[in-house]
Amino acid sequence: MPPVSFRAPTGTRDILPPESARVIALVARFAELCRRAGYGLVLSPLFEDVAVFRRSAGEESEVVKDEMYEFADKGGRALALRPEGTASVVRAYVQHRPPLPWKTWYVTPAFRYERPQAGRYRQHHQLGVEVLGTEDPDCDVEVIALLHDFLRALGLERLELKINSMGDAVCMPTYRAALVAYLGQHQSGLCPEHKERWRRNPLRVLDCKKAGCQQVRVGVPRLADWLCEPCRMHFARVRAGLDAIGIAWRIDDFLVRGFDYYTRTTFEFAALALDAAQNAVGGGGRYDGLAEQLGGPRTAGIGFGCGIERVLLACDAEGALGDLGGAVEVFVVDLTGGGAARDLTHVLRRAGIGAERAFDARSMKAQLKLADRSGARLAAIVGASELESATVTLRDLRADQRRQSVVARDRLLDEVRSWLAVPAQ
RNA sequence: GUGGCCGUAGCUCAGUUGGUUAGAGCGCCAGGUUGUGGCCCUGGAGGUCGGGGGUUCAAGUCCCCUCGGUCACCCCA
Repeated sequence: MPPVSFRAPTGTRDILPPESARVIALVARFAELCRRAGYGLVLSPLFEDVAVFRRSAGEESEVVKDEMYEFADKGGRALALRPEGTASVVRAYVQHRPPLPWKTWYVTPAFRYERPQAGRYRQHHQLGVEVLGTEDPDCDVEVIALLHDFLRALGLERLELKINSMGDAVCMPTYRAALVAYLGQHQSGLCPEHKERWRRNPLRVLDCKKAGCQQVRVGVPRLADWLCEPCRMHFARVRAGLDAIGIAWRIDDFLVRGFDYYTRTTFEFAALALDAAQNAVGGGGRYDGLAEQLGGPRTAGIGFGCGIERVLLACDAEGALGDLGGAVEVFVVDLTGGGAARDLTHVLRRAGIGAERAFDARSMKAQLKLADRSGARLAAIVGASELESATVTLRDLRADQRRQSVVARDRLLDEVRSWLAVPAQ
């Protein structure tokens, strides 16, 4: 075979050590926050009947129109890789009908066929929560707070929370009609793309950045003025709740998120430290009609998705989530062929102490070099004399001056523990 | 899908108006120290110059195509 060099497909990437350790740390923190708040993990298939995503995100959404990884399996079923997390969880809710409220979290890859750029991948990773079965505004507050506290717990500080309300099945259609009427009067001013599209997807015009649409937007009807009384009350209680627990927010009238299922509360956290175009690290909202759309009973719901890659970029920009300290405690240096390293690393690891070694019977110099780079605090050296006298030379690799002593091999665990108890000097 | 910029060693990059055998730093391996890492010194391994075609006596260098990367539009995490 000729030498063909393969690469990860366009828009995907490998996450290798040590970066992967940050992913573990981040997911672990999220899991802990979810546990504290009473959320349980949902693992669902990475692919679904393509209709699950079509019906939830909406036929007119960009994601469904031309970003889905669709395929037919050998049985001819029309499937798609998940482009976002919510649809699968709601489908699982409809299928299993758990007791309400159902508070869940997930971590998953998500796939969208887009042109990659800074902070945007064809496969990226999201963690998030979904709560089914309550429209209590305190639940909106709880969900937003969970995302907020998660980002803060990682050390991110330069965050902005944008919120909005999309109304419900009563007031949204009324607003939409008013918006269409307005856009109809001003269609000549719209940007070229929205001149075509404004009738089918009028809300998109609201967050269009092109000059034409921006100008048309100046006198546009505002959703806030069209909310029905229950929606206005709901939104007011969400804001009051955020105030009560000290989470700052800013209303963004034009926060129109990309999936059609949103009702009432929508929100998004922007990482201000990111100067890249893609600075939304997490966002979500309420979707009180979605379960019904997927064939279930009418059930309120709310959730968010949070992009792991973007959160990591934001952490880099703010110098957060560094120094994860994944190093082992002891590096066993074996000059007798490797048997002692095999035995001692096993003893140490069984006792809960991280232990590394070199393979292939390298020279002492090479082994100590590896020991140094491994970040281990101690080297445990076994040469011919130690082997003969059943001892080990323990050496402090962090001490500026050479500090080492010979200890009995059967006292190794005690000695290692007492050395580790004293900080390096 | 559209546009800008960029492809030379594992990584970051030099490489003159086209001109012998393509270099450096870092990293890796070995030695200097026959049992002591970090600092230093010496040596070594490692390259289809992204790929293909063309111009030329001669192409890493010029032209065309293509693939890939990157950033932006769009959209979103």
